[in-house]
Amino acid sequence: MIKTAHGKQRREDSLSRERIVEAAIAILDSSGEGALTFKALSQRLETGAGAIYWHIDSKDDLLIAACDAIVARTLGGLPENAVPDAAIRALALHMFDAIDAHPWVGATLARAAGQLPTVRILERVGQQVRALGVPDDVQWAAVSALLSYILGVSGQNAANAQLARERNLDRADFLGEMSSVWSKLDPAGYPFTNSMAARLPAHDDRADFLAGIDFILNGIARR
Amino acid sequence: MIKTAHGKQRREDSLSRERIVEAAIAILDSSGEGALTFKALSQRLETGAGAIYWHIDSKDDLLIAACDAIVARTLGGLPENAVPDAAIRALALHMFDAIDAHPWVGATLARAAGQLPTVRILERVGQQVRALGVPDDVQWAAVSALLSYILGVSGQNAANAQLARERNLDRADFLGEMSSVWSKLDPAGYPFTNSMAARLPAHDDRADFLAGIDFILNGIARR
DNA sequence: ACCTGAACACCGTTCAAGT
DNA sequence: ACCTGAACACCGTTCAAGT
Repeated sequence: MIKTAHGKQRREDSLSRERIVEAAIAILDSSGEGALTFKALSQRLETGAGAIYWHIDSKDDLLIAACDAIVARTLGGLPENAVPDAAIRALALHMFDAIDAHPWVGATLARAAGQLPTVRILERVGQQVRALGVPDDVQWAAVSALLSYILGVSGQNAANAQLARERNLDRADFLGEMSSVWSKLDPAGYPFTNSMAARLPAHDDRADFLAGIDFILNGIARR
Repeated sequence: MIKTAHGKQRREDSLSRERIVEAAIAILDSSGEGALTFKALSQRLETGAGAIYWHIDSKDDLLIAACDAIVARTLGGLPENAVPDAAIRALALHMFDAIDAHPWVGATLARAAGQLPTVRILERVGQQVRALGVPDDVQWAAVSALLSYILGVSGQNAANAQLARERNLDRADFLGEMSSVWSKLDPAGYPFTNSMAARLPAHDDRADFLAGIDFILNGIARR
């Protein structure tokens, strides 16, 4: 499986793009985005920083590769032949859960426009939108609306998780703090935000996310 | 207007949070996110790096303040009393255009969950959704769907602009390159992306964005 | 072909010292 | 209260030199 360009078998523990990506994922998952440095990476891989550059182009390249690995796995774990409507919902929920488990994926995805991981999602959504019978001339609009929504929620969740991590708060404490900030906003200028503050800590991100998917699917159907 | 804590008038050209934010916006607009450093900032303001820290907490603080200034201006320029439906579309388009003009705003917004600039948008959207007559129990879902979508598109546009800038390409060249990458993907694995490649360079981001808003608005109405 | 690790050119942030 | 600028503790990336 692991071969050099001239076909020789490598030492079991030699460096490879995959091993680097796996190590990066491990660091990102356990310690967050800020912890992924070439120092931490080369220590974990017991090598020099320069060695890593033989296999990857840059830190951005690595981040996108790590993100892509998670996205590929997530999409791979999807049930194959469902009704298109259900398939889109399942895809969206799988992505939501993956980003919940790996917040850095959300952050990376939100700024990886047109790159491999987003193309994977685009493709899946596109196939299902076609299966839905959406005519040619609105397919792109339908697909990009769904994709933008999914990536938007990804980014927001990642930002929340990142902020919570920085302040060493769990989700409940973090939403509690945000709720208290919102409730202190001037009610004249922020009536809506103000009135929503109390509901913030109890709300179900996942259910809200799915509700948004349903709005879009309904909107596409109604077109 | 500009006073010290003990009420004395400051020199006209003395430092202030606003002057720093304006300088940051100027740098971000003319040279992009990567160009905003404390070195560039203190050179432009003819001061030391440390002086800036008297007025701002951190680079993140500054970035969010700069973003908020643009968002506040953008929302301020909105026509006041339109039909809720039209008001939401106008708000969305104004935001789209602002992010198109200041791509760094898109990037900052996408990771500023719950912070002042996103709350401003949340509030505006919330007020219009209420005016739309959406019942209490779905207001939050409706508002957060619209907000997530707007922020998602923001992030994607910012990412595109950033990538194009890095490679010194204009929009047309950039989309052309992306289109050619997409068209070279394996047609067996990526039939949808493949077939959309040709349409990519000619498509209208702004129209697609608005189509997405309409899907969501239709979906909310149909609920 | 692949790896080493020192060197380079940066960063954001802090802080003793000034006014 | 506000500003200075040197110092600190990092970064990602490169590259001559090794195997």
